[in-house]
Amino acid sequence: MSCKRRCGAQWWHGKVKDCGYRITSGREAIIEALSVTQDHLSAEDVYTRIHDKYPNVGLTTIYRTLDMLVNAGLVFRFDFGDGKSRYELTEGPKGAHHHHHLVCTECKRVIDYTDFIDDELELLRSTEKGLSEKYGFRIDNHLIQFYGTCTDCLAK
Amino acid sequence: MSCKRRCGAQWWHGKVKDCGYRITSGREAIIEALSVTQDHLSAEDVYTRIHDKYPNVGLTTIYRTLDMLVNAGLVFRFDFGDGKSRYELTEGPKGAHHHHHLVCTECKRVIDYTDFIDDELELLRSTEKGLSEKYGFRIDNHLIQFYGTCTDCLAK
DNA sequence: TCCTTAATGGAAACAATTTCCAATAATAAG
DNA sequence: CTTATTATTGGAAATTGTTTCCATTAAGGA
Repeated sequence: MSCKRRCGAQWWHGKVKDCGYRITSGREAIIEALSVTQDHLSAEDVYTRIHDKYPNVGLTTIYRTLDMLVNAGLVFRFDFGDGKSRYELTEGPKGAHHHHHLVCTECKRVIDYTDFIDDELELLRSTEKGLSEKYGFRIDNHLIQFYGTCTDCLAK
Repeated sequence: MSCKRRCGAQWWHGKVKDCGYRITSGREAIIEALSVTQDHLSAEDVYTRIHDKYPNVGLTTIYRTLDMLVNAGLVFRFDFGDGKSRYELTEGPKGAHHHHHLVCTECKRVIDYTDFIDDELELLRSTEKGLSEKYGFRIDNHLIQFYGTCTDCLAK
């Protein structure tokens, strides 16, 4: 039985197919895990979260799939300085929910913020345009993070 | 003979001492390596560059020292997605030379740009203020990177 | 339903970084 | 200057996130 039969069509199937990738139940599971959380999951986090329901999806597949999803533009990879990559969907079933990050350098806690995002995005757009013209880059993405110490760590 | 005698006082000695760290010739060498280049050095790059002149500085010391310098605020650690950390002085002997990065996701080439930096910094300052008030963070730093494909990789 | 080929899991390899520990050297104290 | 204290050190070994290998499985077009 094909995976499509089993799972039903999903919002992301088109994008994955357009890039020439197949739809599999492992990929289903991984995207599902990313879409039901606000957390910033590492590859191993994903593994842990799907392992009960999909015990036959190995860690290797998770790494491979996350790479693939980053390539396909469905997932963004972040580095918050704790030695492992963290992944987030670039958009959910309901569309984009754009945010940037505030990272505590003590406890590595990450806060997603959307405040001021409109001003930021506007500036980014114009900067992007200027940069791509000047340097001949095709710009697909940006990263903004603020680093500091969170309330809890300041209290210590 | 103390290191200070051997090396003479340097612009960064105060900061390092204020944090309770000692001045050693290894640290001298590492900061020297970072300050004479525009490149984004990895720990191993630093090792390679100082090894002729300081054959007795080991890779372990480099990792430790870079960590220490990041803590002391003299060095910033970057991740450009090639699997190793890269380091830059936050300021040189002549003071800050603030820039942001344009990263090619194909070849991992990194361009430092300073265009539009004033507008960016102004927006960042006000965002920083807003965020630190709202979330109770003390913000010490920020990161802005643009990702895309460079001219050379586009040509292929 | 069959066929081609992408996708898979698990073990092993890999690479960046960290840990351990005895030896060394920077600085404070005398 | 000399001595005592203690941070720093190099190198080997351990660790850990990630990738590679390869024989097996399964997706999806025909």
